[in-house]
Amino acid sequence: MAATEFFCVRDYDLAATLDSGQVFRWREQNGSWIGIVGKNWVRLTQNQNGIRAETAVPVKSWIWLRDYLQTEIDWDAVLKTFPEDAPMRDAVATCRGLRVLRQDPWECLASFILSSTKQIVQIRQIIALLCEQFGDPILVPPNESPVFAFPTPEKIARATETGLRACKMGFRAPHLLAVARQITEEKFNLENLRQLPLAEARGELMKLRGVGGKIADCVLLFAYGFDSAFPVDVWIERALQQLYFPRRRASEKHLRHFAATHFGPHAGCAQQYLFHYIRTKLN
DNA sequence: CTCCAGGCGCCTT
DNA sequence: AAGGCGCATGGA
Repeated sequence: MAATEFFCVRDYDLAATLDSGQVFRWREQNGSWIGIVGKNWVRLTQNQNGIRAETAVPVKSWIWLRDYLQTEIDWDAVLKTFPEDAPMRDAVATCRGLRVLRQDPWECLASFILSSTKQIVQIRQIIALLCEQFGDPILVPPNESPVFAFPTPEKIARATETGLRACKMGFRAPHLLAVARQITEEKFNLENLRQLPLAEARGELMKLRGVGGKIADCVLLFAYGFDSAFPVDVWIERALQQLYFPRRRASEKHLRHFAATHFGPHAGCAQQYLFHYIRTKLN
């Protein structure tokens, strides 16, 4: 193995985090998790004291992985900001250690453009096909399965809609293609969003074809670290309705306002707990 | 078979 | 502003 590192961290449930629908490329193998972060093949293994990381090639610095895993965050302090109501308490008690990762904006944006009205298993499938078809091969350790980088915007921009549809993404193909071309032609800059306030960054993302409020919120939360961004999908809408407004029917607009005022400065993290809770534990 | 999925865009009221 | 509908594809 070319390089290993150990991240000492508490309150971290690696399995729940990598399997919670914020990322789509990790697979579990013999108690470890194999995935791709940037251009690196990575194997992660959790024990009592933290997370061991292995790469296929030597690495000079581990900042990229520390940033991705967000191991430096005082997670207990984040949990303390959640509202103390019954649904939130149950969700935290059940999923304690669930974290929010810090992803690459392009991969996150493209992934969630492909996510609309798809089940998570299918999103994984589409992205796997996309990476096989258009991603550069990545060096892996001996005897490990081949893997591919997430395709760059340039690579997608040069594809055809037919080629993308071959990855089973259906009507999402023209959306992904249009966005990749806008980025490649420098008509849209993902890096510029970092310095904008949340509302403005959200507005910018929503100018993109195939990107509405929900997908924008996912990208803001999972890639840019806007912790108050609160994606409302069908699961969360149902959860909020059942858990917080069981008597009366609340409109989507009302639910969004409730979410923005009720869950605090790390509302997006709270959202991830509710999402994982209802999706895995209440069914 | 039907229903629905980490939605969005566009068209009606 | 709010609600309805079509869209590709494939689990359940």
